[in-house]
Amino acid sequence: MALTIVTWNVNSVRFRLDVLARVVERLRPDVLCLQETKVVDDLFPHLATAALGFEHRLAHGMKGYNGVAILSRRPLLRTGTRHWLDRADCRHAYAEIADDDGCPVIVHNLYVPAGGDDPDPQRNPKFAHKLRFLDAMADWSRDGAVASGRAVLVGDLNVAPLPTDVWDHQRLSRVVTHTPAEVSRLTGIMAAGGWVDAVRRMHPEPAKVFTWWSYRAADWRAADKGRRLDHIWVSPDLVPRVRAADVLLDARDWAPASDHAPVRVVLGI
DNA sequence: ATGGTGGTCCTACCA
Repeated sequence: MALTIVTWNVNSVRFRLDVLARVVERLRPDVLCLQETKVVDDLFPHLATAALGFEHRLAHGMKGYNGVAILSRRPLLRTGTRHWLDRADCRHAYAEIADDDGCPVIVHNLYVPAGGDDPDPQRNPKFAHKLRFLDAMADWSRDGAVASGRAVLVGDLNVAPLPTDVWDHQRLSRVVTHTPAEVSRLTGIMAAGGWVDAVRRMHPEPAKVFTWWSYRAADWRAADKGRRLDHIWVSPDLVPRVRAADVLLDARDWAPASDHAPVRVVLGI
């Protein structure tokens, strides 16, 4: 069977329901992981997303900020959420997705803190918190159970690790999302768990791959000052199962547009 | 060196 997994920073799920429907129509995800849903669980649009075919849903949100959700056509066998660094932020939900053979795939959906503008952890507590968050993710990932078996980690990780993940490696190396402190931590998380970057597996360097373009550009496509902040990683067992990966660039134009484009991976399991 | 846009919810805060 094929399992299609999509991750998208939706930037308010209630505000963008029509665009969400178009994304689903184009990408046909079995599992759709959202970040920045910006809604408490009681007000999550369960009816609207069920009508798109997602009978099984896990929402983990808060008022106005953050929030993640996992929407699935297949049953969610075991689900969970977790808070990081003793904060009430809603940045992590996970679920086991049922397959046809009794070998579920566990999907972790994460939203890493953006970290503010100043890349100095002494001056900027948001950046210090982001670095601590990434350190905590490495500790978590080092636990061998995390990336064992069939595991997928997706989300807005707010780090563009490779030189060709940004429009200008030199200039962005002093800009939050591409600083050496963040890049070394992200690669540390991957190494700690054995995670493999499924998108780069299919589109290796030096191809440029971006998933985010600022709202502030007059013409995002012409300027193309993008960054790859949204990721899909797989455990070693799933590496030979990665069939395809792509970014739905068109969605960056679908009004009202999110500043992030959806990312998709197709697994043959 | 600066300001540029967008979502949430009422005044700034966050991205």
